Order: sequence, then structure tokens, then C-alpha cells
Amino acid sequence: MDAEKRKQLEAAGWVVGNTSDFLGLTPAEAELVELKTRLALLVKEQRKVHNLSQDALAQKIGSSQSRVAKIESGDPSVSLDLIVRALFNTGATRQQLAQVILDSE
Amino acid sequence: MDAEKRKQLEAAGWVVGNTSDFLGLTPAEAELVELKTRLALLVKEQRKVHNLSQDALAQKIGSSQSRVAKIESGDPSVSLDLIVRALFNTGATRQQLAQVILDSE
DNA sequence: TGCAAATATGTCAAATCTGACATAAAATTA
DNA sequence: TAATTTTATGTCAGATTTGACATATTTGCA
Repeated sequence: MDAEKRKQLEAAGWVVGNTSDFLGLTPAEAELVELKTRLALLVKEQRKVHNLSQDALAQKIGSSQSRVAKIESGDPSVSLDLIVRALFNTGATRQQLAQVILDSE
Repeated sequence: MDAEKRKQLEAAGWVVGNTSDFLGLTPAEAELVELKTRLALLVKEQRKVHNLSQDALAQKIGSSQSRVAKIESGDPSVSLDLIVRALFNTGATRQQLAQVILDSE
């Protein structure tokens, strides 16, 4: 595993451990983590494109600023449901969602 | 659904009159429900394509037969995380996932 | 038909995710 | 610069989701 990527994941709170531990993840598990991370970044991008503060987005999804911050930082306590719910509320399209999925390595 | 709201949705390009609208969901919420429903169906398709029983798939994702049944039936207690985790464990590709998202009405 | 495998449905305690809150830090503005 | 807004981080009780289990129903096949 790329050291830089592990650093990013750990900084985001994912329990990564050493390289062999990461390789111990099944491909399916790794794909899910990768997917959530990329969608989280898209939320941040879209929110900024539409000039929304984290607090404004939080209102739209009935949540709080601190949780939106966690969504965007890829916090492991955040569900895929919440990420996608946030995405759709930033005005992101299904096409953008699909593109991110296709791009996920 | 009240006429004014219908007018607004139609002006925004939404096809009104389906189940989601009846339930009073926002467009974003409706998209999420639609997405989960379609992905749930893909899980069932993929599982059968690969000749897996619900119990066999359950083992792969560390769950149980009854929960796999709930995933595939679109049970509201099932998270998007679990649906996607199941999907990847049936051998579904990111391409298939993206296609379903693009096809969602 | 009868039987076995597969699937569906309801329940529940435990695990996970949640919004809310406090507060710190960073960014933006005056 | 200081003041204001925005974002980040930690915590936690309540809500949601979970696997497991029991059991009913359906399906497929001899």
C-alpha cells in the first residue's frame, strides 16, 4: 500500500494498521472504503460549487454542521446513506455520482 | 400531494405521481429510496447469476440469511452500506453499480 | 405427491450511527 | 489588526441498523 494513502486514511480516522492488515481486507471491503472516501470529497466539492456553508447544508439534510464536517473529512462514523443524502442535497446529479464510482480505482 | 407542490416539482423536471411522491419525500430523499431499491434488485440478480444461496452470500459478508432476504426485499431497516457491501461480494462491478445509478429514473 | 433446500418474516439485544452540543482553530471580512 | 464567520474535533445519549434466532412459507425435485 502506498504510504501517502495510508497516511490519508489514518488521518481521516480509518483503522488501517500496517500494510499486511490493509491487504487483509477483502477487495469488496477495500472498494467500499475507497468509494465512501471519494463520495465524501464530492460532497465538499459540490457544496462549495453551490456556495453553501456546512451549516446551510446541514439544515437541508436535517443534521448539524459538525456532522457535515465529519461527512466531508471521511470520518468512519459516517454512513454511506448519509453521504449520498448529503450529495443529492448539494445538487449533485446521478451522472456525477456514477462518474465518481467509475473513477474509483 | 397538493397542487402547488406538484407544480413546483414538475417545473423542476420531476415526474410526479409515483409512490415516492405520494409518501411526501423530497426529490433528494426520493432519489435515495429509488437508488436503494434498484441496488437491492441488482444484489438479487447478481447473487443468482453467480449461483449463490442467500445463506452463502450471508457468509461472505458476515451476516445471516434473513438479513440477505431483507436486503433483497428492499426492507427499510437495511442501510445503503450493507446493500453495496453485499453487491461487491456478489462480484458486481463498479461499472454495473454506475449503470444502475444512471438508469434510476 | 412428499421432502429438503431455499427464502420470507418477525423479534430483539447489541453494535453502530446520529444530531446536538461545546469548543478550538482556521478562514474571511471590516 | 480585531471581529465575524466558517470549519474541525471530541463527546454522548438517543435513534437506527445489525446479526442471530425462531419459524413460516415457498420452491424445486425425486
